[in-house]
Amino acid sequence: MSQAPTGDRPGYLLKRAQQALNQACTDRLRPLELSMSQYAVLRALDDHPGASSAELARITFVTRQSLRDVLGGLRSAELVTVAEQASTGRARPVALTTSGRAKLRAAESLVTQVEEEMLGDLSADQRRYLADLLHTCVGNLT
Amino acid sequence: MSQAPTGDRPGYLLKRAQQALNQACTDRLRPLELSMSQYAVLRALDDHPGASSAELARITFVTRQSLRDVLGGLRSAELVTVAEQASTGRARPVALTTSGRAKLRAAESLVTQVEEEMLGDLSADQRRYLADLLHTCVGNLT
DNA sequence: TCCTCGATGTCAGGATCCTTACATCGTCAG
DNA sequence: CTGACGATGTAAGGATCCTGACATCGAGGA
Repeated sequence: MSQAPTGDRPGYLLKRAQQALNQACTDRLRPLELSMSQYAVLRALDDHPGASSAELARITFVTRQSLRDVLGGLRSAELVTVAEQASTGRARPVALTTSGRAKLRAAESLVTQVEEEMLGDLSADQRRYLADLLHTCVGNLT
Repeated sequence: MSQAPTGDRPGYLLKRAQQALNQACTDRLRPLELSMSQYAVLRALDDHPGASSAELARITFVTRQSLRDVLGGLRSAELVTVAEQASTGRARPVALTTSGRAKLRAAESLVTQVEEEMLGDLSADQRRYLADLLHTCVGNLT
């Protein structure tokens, strides 16, 4: 039973595609002084206003500790604020600032462009199919 | 022009799928005390025997500096050796040790299992199509 | 010959992610 | 009421990745 060539294995292709997309997005976001990690948190925050640090961590699929690292940079850059008082328990709501929202809009535009480049001339059916396949893969692993 | 829901955007799905696969593999490799980064280097080395550090970096799509970090761990674990003398220029060939090859075989088996889980009951046609789509995406970004 | 240039190795520093560990707060069973 | 438990925040340390910078080596042109 021979192994498929490394370059054809699903894990390799998946990693490669994600890496290429991430690299392209990182390059485009560099002028904004925004990393992909930071962008992910801003977007999660826009989708879930007032979420706590732990909630944002779950949403972005990282640990609370990792999220804390990124949140530090976002706070320094004045893109988000963290409430002093906990709303319930120890959870303190995080909020986008005005400049955070502006930065997110600018970043969204660039990232969407890159995604469009990646999909290229794929038809709507092909795009949907790709999304379905990826969704199935995620489902099979969780 | 409204934006697609975050969870349906291609970048999100791609990142999510890669993250899920990586997480699953990381968990399976933990008993072997091998990280996915280390596994990637071992496999690259198996595909390209005697490659230099810089070559391995290109193959695995990371910088020389990143590869150096990983190589340190592999050397400590006696899974690879680096020639003392440069073969040509400053390039020193890296080689798998016997235990490195054994570790790689064990890891390959586990990773292949996870990949199979991920693909689940996808047909051969669907798998090929997924691979083609991902390959197209990579091509569109490079 | 000499010198520039590309490739390689290396170091320093920073960003992001993880594991492990601990303290605090609310809730809920006993 | 009280103590266990889950969720949250925080801290320390390590692994992996990056950028920027520098030294060295081989090759090829002035």
